Amino acid sequence: MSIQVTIKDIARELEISPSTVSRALKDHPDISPKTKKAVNDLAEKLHYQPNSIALSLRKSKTDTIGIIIPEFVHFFFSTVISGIEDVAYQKGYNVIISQSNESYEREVSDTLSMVSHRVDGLLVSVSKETKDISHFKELVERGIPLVFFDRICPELNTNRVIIDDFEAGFKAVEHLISTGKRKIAHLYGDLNLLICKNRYDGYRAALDKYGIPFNEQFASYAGMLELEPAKRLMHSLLDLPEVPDAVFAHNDVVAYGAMLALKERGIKIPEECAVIGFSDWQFSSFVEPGLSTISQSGFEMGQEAARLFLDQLENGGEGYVPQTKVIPTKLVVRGSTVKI
Amino acid sequence: MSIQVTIKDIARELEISPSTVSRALKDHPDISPKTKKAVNDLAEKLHYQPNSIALSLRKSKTDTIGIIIPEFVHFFFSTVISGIEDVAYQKGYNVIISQSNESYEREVSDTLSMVSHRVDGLLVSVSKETKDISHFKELVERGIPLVFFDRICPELNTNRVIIDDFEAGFKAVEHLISTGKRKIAHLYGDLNLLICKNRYDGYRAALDKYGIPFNEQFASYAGMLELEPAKRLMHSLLDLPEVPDAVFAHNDVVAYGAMLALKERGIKIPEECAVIGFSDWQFSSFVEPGLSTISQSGFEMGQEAARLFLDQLENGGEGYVPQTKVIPTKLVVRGSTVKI
DNA sequence: AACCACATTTCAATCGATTGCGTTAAAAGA
DNA sequence: TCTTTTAACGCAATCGATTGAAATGTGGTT
Repeated sequence: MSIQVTIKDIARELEISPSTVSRALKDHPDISPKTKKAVNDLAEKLHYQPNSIALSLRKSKTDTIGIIIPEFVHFFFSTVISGIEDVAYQKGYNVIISQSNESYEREVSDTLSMVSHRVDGLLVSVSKETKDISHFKELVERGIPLVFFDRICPELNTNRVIIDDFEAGFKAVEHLISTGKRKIAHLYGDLNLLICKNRYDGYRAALDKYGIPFNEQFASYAGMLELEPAKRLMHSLLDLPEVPDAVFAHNDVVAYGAMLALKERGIKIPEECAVIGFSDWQFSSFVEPGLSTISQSGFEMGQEAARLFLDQLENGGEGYVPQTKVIPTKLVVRGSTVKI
Repeated sequence: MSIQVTIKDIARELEISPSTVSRALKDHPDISPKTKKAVNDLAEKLHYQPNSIALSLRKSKTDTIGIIIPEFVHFFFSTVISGIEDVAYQKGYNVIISQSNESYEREVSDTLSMVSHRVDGLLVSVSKETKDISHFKELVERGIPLVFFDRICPELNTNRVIIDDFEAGFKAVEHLISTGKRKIAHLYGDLNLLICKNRYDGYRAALDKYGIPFNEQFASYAGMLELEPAKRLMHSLLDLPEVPDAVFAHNDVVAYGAMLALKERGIKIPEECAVIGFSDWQFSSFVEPGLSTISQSGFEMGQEAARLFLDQLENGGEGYVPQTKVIPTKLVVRGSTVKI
């Protein structure tokens, strides 16, 4: 079985006290060079590794960041985690990760489990089911650092890292309008999620700005990450008496679903119907025509979230004022909106 | 600051001893119903959460699985983690994850950090740089459960979950041959990685079986996950006096890079040159023509790895015999090898 | 010889929860 | 009434490492 060498083992072997070993290992001036050398040599020989658990208990600090995301298998979240890990590793922090699977129950139990494991704080992107936020509220009240990224809780005054979904949605639709499109459909996601709601609002605002009347039939719920429902929905839009000449989808998977429907009907992209997505997934530059989209750097978002967390950990306290960082987005124009 | 309620707080408040509180919370028969009720009520009121760190220290068990993968932003590894998490969560385990970024140094420091955090065991997919495996060997010697998945250490007799890369490579190339191709190129990855080497060997074996002489110029190193080098490499293959009529790439990204080169030259896929990849990334069914590939279930691999880990944790000891589980792969035929 | 200074080292408490064993007090039995 | 039983609880050690305070020992000074 896995036997780990402890400070006591070294102490016993050398016939000195554990305190001396501890001090020798951290080069305390009180300890004689001879003892230091003996301790360090033996420690190395036995592959002594300090027990982080014991340290955590004593210091009431685990140097661990808890991350809760809706799903692993999601290119965007993968990049966010990568960004978090990047900063965390440099600062000597570990990350423990859980996925809520978009389930509220799971999100709550994950949160409790992380608190029980005494993570130093949590970085969270909320599940689409979540309406009751008391599990997060409690963290804030207890003073546990909490940073939301991408999918935030607007009700809670915490550190946040977001993108401007409203502006990005606006930008996407404005781009479609700039190419001469006027009958623009929007395939949206769960409006319970602020990010989806904001994209929707951006869509509406862009239509308004350019005096395009909103057509209720052109805006529909398209699911989150599945191709088929999006394709079916697009087909039904194409069955309308008046068909759209452009589509703004709330993410790239849905956008590609729409493209599939268009292809099946032989409708030319972008001439007869343009498509723009959101997030710039890896595949978006691979499909044909290339999918225009809004790119958002998950890596940067992760880095920023980790930095805010560390900031709160160091400076948090009575007068701490949480910040909201906005990661810039970029319109990526490809063949699905502009003939190349 | 984040104040956590402890058993002592409850004890003080109720003017009883911590031991009584502990026993009351776990419904010990020695404790009177009245005391139990008082303790449980107060615990709930104060949102008492047992300190897992203290428990871990006492039990010398953290209920935590350490995972080390080369990269997060890798569809396959995302699915593996998802599979691990699936099993781990059901059994009450947490996962802590680190990415080695394909760096040997980082892999070693990640391993040490996890040991120091006293994870109950490690699930690892080794970095492509790794040649010296003493950091893993030590784990085995210390009896710390270690399961390799996908990218294993053949030198170490541990639990493993793999796919049969040789057979899969063979299958892919045999498929190309079955469509009448004979001049088959192979774009391979780091041959230091067993998975890449096995795919390569499978390629060679398939050629052998069908009496196709091996053309050295047709087999080249194409990098791991970048599009551009793969594209350039394919272009150079197409500059050869005798050009290939099919390509077997060691993963789908490289395969798509090859497709791009073919498209740039107006070479018809699959008629003039067929392409087959490996892994069945999400985008592979999105590109045109659809990319034929070998599908491997990362989710299943993750589940199996977690199960093997739990098995070793429960039954491990003197006579424990590590297993090697092979997750079946499937040939997925799409438009890049067969005209549809 | 008595005393101080100083260098080393050990003691004991601490972090939070658990648990074998001892203790208390009231109830039951003789 | 005195002893025995038992229900209910507290004490103290433990997990591994740290740290302020106390203790030990050595050498030098007067």
